[in-house]
Amino acid sequence: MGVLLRQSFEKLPDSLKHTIRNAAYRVFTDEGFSKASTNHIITIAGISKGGLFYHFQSKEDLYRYLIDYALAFIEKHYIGRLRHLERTDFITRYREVAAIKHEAMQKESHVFTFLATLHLKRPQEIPSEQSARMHSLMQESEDILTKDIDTSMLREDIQPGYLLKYMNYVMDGYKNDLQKHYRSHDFGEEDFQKDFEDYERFLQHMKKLFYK
Amino acid sequence: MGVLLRQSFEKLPDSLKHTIRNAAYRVFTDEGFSKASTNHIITIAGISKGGLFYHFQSKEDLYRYLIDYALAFIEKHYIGRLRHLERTDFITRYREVAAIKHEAMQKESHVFTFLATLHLKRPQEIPSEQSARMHSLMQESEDILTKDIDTSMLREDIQPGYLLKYMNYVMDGYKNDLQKHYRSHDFGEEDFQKDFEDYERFLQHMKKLFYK
DNA sequence: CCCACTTTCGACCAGAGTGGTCAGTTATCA
DNA sequence: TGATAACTGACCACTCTGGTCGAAAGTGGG
Repeated sequence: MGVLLRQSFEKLPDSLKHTIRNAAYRVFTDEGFSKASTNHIITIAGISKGGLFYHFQSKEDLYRYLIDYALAFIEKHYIGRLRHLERTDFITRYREVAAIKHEAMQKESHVFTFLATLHLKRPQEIPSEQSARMHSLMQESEDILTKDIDTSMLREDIQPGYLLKYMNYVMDGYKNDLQKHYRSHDFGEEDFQKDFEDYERFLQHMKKLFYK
Repeated sequence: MGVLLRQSFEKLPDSLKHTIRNAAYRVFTDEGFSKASTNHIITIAGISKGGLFYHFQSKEDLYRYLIDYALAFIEKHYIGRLRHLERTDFITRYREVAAIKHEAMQKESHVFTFLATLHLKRPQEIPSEQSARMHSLMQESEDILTKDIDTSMLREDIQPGYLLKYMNYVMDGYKNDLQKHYRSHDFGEEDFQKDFEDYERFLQHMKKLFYK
């Protein structure tokens, strides 16, 4: 038995697999492993109790599958693509990374939130083999913003290592504010133009602050 | 009845009230209102089931009390003190705010994490009267870093409003990195010297980047 | 059309855990 | 000492849990 069950799951149509995974990701993300309810998952996914346990032998088996899938997905559609980026300046790099992440999140946004909360969990809730793999991927995704960056146009009165850190802080802060804004404010079409202008001005500011 | 019960709670020794509140804060913060277990709370607090319900008429009554207490505490020991700050430059202001927050968190750190998670919750879990009060306090605490700031020494090629935002991003980023560092790394005595030097250098960098 | 096989369903189970009660014990202090 | 306040934990009815299983429905080859 065991893994054999998951083979039946793999045979499902992609859209159904997607639905079930997303339901499970949502519940596990919100409640954590132990408090997450399989009943809750199946109602969100719109399948039956028996259906779920036909494909997965237990709640834990499902959980492990989700971690595996998330890591594989991130590896393939996010981290893997980051490895091929060419040497460039920080702002361009940040923008490229954001674009790749955006693309990946279009496909499976729940994977990212799931891994993000998993990353903060006490280790008890994460099988140890997967934990190591996860942390190394997380590490790699952080390094991408400091490694192989062209620093030749940065101002020279502060060491480039610090400058990159500070730029990263500012861009993250800007990004977070933007997300907060989008979450609260239901945006109309005409806002895009304004947002785009904002962003252009922001990049000009960054150059004034950090470039020669 | 009702509020009368809370009077018996107020008569308890401060240390016991503190213990009970902290236990409850922890559980409600981790699990949210509906999934939080009173059994869990009493085991952490080290009191009996009957004891809890002698002082609070229900789980919801306890929850409302905690929100009230948190808001009153923040009002008195944090926001209230921020109102008396004198006009100064951003870096000094940020440092003053951090110091006041630090003092308040020494007294009741769980209050801050509780309110922070409460702030992100869907409104269903927050009684509406308290919700408004909470959001206005949160707003006020954000405003303190932009209002009545002396901007005369800022560089002049970027409008001060933007500069303040960017400085805020950088300082928050620095603070977060520091917290992450302290959480992972068990620090010895001699690290303090190094950390202090780091911080001084960081402030120099801030002045180079944002001041004239 | 049948048949063998895979997939799906949901009623059902024993057990755990829930918020809350209350008769009884202990602490307090006049 | 006695009256009252403070506290205890066994107990309650109830909900929800992860998981099972016999039956029904789908599927595709012959």
